[in-house]
Amino acid sequence: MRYGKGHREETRRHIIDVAARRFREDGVAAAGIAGLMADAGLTNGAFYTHFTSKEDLVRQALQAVQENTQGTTVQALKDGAPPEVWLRRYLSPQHRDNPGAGCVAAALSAEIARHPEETRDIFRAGYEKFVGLIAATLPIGTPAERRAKAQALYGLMIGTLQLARAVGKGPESDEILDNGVKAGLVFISSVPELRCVTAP
Amino acid sequence: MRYGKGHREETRRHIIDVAARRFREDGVAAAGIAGLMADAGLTNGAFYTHFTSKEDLVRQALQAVQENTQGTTVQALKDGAPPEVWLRRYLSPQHRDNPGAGCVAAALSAEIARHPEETRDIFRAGYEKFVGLIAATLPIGTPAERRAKAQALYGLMIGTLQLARAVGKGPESDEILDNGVKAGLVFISSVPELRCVTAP
DNA sequence: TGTACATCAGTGAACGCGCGTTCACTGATGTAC
DNA sequence: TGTACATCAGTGAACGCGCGTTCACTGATGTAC
Repeated sequence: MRYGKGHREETRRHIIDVAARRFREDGVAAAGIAGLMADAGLTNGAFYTHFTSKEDLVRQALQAVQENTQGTTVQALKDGAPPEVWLRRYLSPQHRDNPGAGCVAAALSAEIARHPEETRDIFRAGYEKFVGLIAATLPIGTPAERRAKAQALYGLMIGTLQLARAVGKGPESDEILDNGVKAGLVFISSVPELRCVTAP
Repeated sequence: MRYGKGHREETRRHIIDVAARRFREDGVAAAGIAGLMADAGLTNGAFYTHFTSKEDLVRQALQAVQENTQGTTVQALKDGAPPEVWLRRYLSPQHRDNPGAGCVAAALSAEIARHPEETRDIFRAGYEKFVGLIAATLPIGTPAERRAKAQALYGLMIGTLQLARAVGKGPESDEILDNGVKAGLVFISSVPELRCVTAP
């Protein structure tokens, strides 16, 4: 059958959407092409009319997720919301329980670290973008200090979310998220010069 | 052939050692049984005289890693070393570049979150143990405050190490590690009550 | 002390299965005449 | 206006491969007599 103008591009985007979700839910390695295509309402053969390889899809999916402002955390950062808001959104039970629509770094950073450099380059670009967004909303410090703080905050965020996910739903997991938020807020408003020497 | 007393147990431990390293280096899914057994100097058939399934090995390997005091960070924590020491060791280029001998949470937490509950239970026990060790070396705060701080610190540690690994070797990666250490030290010596309201 | 048998960790081929990838084919629509 | 052909997104079977798992077999040593 012949399809209307723009149909091809629409299909490509749909496959990428499905893949971006499944990759984050199940991991890249565990999400097979036949399964992804079936989820997208197509058969496996059509895959290679849109992508040159699975790794090509991984890269396009990474890029798409990082370009979109889909995440509520990113939305809050762009709106200039205070740290309480975007930290809470990021370290929320909703985010923990819906990795498929969540942060790609929290879901896939360990796996991406084992992918080829070209793939990691795309991840790095997204990392820089997010760190920049965080740095821009920090209340105190020089640009360099804010950037350094933002890097550490991002680490705190993805690590805390992962621990909460690995521990699973429940009071302890919620506690991990809460403590992450509190720690982030304390750290954001801290002034390095005030730091006292470690106790005896 | 017939083997000496204790040989069987020695072989089992050797397979677990090999698996614990390969799982952390390549991920659980990417480390196949035939490959693991070859690395251990055996053939695939012998695997099932030691383990009931791959998941059984995953659990035994997790447990073994978490019981051992092999890691230099854990050693420092047990020796009561100050935060500067064990934070630096954890967030070091050496740890970043040798995931096979490093923290299992930093290497596998996202993957373990997708494993059966019985496997996650073992991970959780290791998590509790490590949080307890961190809490015990914190200089200030009530036990509850120290535990909360330790949870957030652990999140900061694994998240930062993962970001440094995903970004790859290089100045930017080293910067991420450094900022993680600094953030950890600032947070450790922070007193929540001192926290000022977020700036205008 | 010498022989026959039991033990059992390890071997290596085979099982069905799903993976990423290839390719000859389909068929509805657009275009040419 | 009607017919013949070109286009091309999508189909579905097939490829070799490695996966986790099973199993009949091996063979050096321990034990029984």
